[in-house]
Amino acid sequence: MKDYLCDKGKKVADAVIRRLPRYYRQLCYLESQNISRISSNALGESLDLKATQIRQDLNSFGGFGQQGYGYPVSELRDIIADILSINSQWKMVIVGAGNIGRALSGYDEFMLEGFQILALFDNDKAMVDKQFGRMPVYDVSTLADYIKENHVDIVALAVPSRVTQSLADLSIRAGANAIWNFAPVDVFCDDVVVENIHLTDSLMALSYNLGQKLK
Amino acid sequence: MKDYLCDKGKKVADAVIRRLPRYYRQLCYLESQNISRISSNALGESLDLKATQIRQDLNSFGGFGQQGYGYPVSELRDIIADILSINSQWKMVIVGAGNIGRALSGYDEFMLEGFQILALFDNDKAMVDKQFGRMPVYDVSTLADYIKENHVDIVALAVPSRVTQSLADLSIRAGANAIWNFAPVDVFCDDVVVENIHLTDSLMALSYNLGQKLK
DNA sequence: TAGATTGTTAATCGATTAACAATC
DNA sequence: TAGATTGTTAATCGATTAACAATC
Repeated sequence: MKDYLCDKGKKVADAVIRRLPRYYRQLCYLESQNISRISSNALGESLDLKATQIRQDLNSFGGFGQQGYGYPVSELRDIIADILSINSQWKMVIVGAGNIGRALSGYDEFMLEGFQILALFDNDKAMVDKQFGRMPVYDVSTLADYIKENHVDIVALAVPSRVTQSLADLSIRAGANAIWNFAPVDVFCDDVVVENIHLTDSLMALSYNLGQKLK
Repeated sequence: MKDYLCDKGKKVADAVIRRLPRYYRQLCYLESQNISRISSNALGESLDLKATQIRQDLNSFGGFGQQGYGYPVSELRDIIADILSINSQWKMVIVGAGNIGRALSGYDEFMLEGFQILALFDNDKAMVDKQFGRMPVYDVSTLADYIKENHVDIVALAVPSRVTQSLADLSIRAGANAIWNFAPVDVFCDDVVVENIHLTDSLMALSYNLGQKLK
């Protein structure tokens, strides 16, 4: 993969990274509408962002636009995909075959974006060896070996809070490089990527804003 | 409900609000361990935050601590719950009885926190009038009337991207005050609370960080 | 060329952190 | 009282926005 931001070397702010998927989505949409170029101004309008922020964001990786013309849609889409590493075919397993785990396993869309879900794991013997869609469910006691043997990159944890940290530790010792956590706890691991989906936190923020609105 | 931040009147920064659920979680945990007081320093250590940030955050709502002593755990927990309005028994419906929608409907934990899920809605006739757990599934054509009649506060949208905006609009016209969106699109609505769970965006940020780590 | 729009520097704004006086 | 820890002001840091020269 080409390395954007070759020379500057400065770490890009998280706030910037969080906006890239939105740019990516909008560029996919524009592409589907056969629009081949877009100005930072027009893009900003559709995303409710300042044009200058978009230019600033993109320029932390390189100059992808052209003065007087704007940005080439398909090209920029590909560049952002590359920056986000979403063409990498990351390998993922899901731990916890409860509601959330099964929902994730059925979420085929992920596969389109370069995420390959290999299997589910659970500690419930009644669940083990079942299939969800094309997805096998294995015993969680075999998780570490599976991660090692299959070079799993990402472990999605959709398990009760009290076992989340220990399963994260186990996964990392087995060689996983990222944890996608769905339990309402903070996971602490060194030198590993941790990304949280905190549904209850999100609902609480919503609740706060609702309270403010109706006050 | 008592009104914290009575006089100052300044809008509290979103970044602060997003930390409150973490404080809340940790305080619940401390309470379960029968710890009755905590200093900003100790709390900061367990959450990997600076003590001064916690004090600053809390002081945007009022002075809940005591010099030389710290903060009373149970009391502070209750205060934060109050600030977040999570004792309000908000009424919620879920639109879309697919993987995500069904997962949410089974997520009882929400109810403990003051969220009452009333029903699911779907446009698939085969789905309508089924039950998931204790949760009925209704035809989506009856959604607007249901929202009106039952004074639904929150509409969780777990439907395909292309119908998300129109269902949000419909829900708001019917009287809903908040949208909890699970589709990978930006929802635009005026004067309404919108909270997004963008699973793919989250995975993309994870992917970016993974790419950086393995580079 | 003239018009449009980028890339980039400088200014502003907001959020985090440090410092310390107040006080339990 | 002495020690601890808050509440709050001031300093720092980082992110957003404005401005404009460069250039397609």
